[in-house]
Amino acid sequence: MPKQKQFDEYEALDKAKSLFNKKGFNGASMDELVQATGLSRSSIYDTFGDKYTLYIRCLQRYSQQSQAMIDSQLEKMASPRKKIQAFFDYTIACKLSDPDAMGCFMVNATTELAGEDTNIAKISCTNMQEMEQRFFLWVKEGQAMGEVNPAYTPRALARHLYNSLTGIQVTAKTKPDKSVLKDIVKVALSVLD
Amino acid sequence: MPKQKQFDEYEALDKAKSLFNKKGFNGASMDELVQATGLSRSSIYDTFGDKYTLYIRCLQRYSQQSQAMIDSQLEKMASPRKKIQAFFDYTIACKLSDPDAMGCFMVNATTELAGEDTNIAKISCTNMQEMEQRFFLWVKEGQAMGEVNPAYTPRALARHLYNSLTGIQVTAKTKPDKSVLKDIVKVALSVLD
DNA sequence: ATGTTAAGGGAACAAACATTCCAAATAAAA
DNA sequence: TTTTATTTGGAATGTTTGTTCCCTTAACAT
Repeated sequence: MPKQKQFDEYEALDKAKSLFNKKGFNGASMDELVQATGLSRSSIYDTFGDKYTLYIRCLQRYSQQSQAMIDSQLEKMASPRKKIQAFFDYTIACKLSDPDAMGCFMVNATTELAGEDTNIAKISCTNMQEMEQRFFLWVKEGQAMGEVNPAYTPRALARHLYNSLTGIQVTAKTKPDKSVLKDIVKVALSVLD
Repeated sequence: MPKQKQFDEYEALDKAKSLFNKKGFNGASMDELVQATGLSRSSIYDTFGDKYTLYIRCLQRYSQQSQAMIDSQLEKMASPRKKIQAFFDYTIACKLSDPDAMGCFMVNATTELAGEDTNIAKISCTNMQEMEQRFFLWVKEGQAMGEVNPAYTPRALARHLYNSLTGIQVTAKTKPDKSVLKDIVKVALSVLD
């Protein structure tokens, strides 16, 4: 029987993801990916096909991980309004504690490639819809409970929240400053009250 | 006396800027830049130094042009509140009419390079401060005139507006949909009322 | 006209790139 | 232990990359 794989595919994927996140698709070379993952060239090509396929898999993994992280972080929060608040607070805490300022991989992928690559555009769009749906449900619940302002539709509010979140991913890279990000969250979420 | 330049430096800069905007710094090759500008390699290197310097000059030009465009588009607007509204309306109109979905060059540059390159990070930060300052003045004026809600400081509102604008640049690339962008602007600017 | 100076086109370069290939190493089954 | 299947490391490949160099061409001052 064959020799077993000597490495964990998902561990390698996470390391590649980190490099792609930091340098972008075009900015990261296979040499660097070999170094970052600790694998050999042949192992990478055998396991993931080519650079592009590896990138796609990293991006999909990032999307899944992010959403899983959200759920695990917020499941104990009872109130939808508090969930939204906690989510934004958690996001800016992450951005401020990240010394590499890699930014959001999904945002980076979108700005770098979505205009030229249909697959990336599709992943980006799906990710947006999933995030918007989360916000939509929280807002709808919150409005039903009377803790969220009913002046706007859940859809419109969800879109605004998603957009503010996306903005924060870029703004945090431009100026990773606590008071700036806190101001943004405070005002952006004030539409809920 | 020497032969005169046979091309307009700023015209070439605009063409290079467009390519960099579409493909990014790492995604655009010198071959493509030669083709896009219509110049020869030697003319590009003679005039702009190297690829990196050319990119920086494109980015600075983009920043200047954007701000000049804002001023010229909005100078006739009397009310600060209407200026802000018109500015966002103008922005989403631009995004929707752009078939290439190139996105905002400053945002693209920031997400691609600001984490690794100090010069780009500095330009991005300066651009943010300039934009924030515009919003700040409009909000302050608007509050003084009683047409903008005084519940939040001009600084906090300006930061939120800048952040929403940045978000729109990315969201428009993910989903260039009129109703989505209109929802975002409607809710994001509602904090002014 | 003519001399001077720089622009322009394109060939040439070395380095970096993604990818392929092969021989050696290795773990499990026989 | 031997066989078998597969991973693995590194050399090799052909392309693309950014950059330089040279020679021709052309404009201006004299």
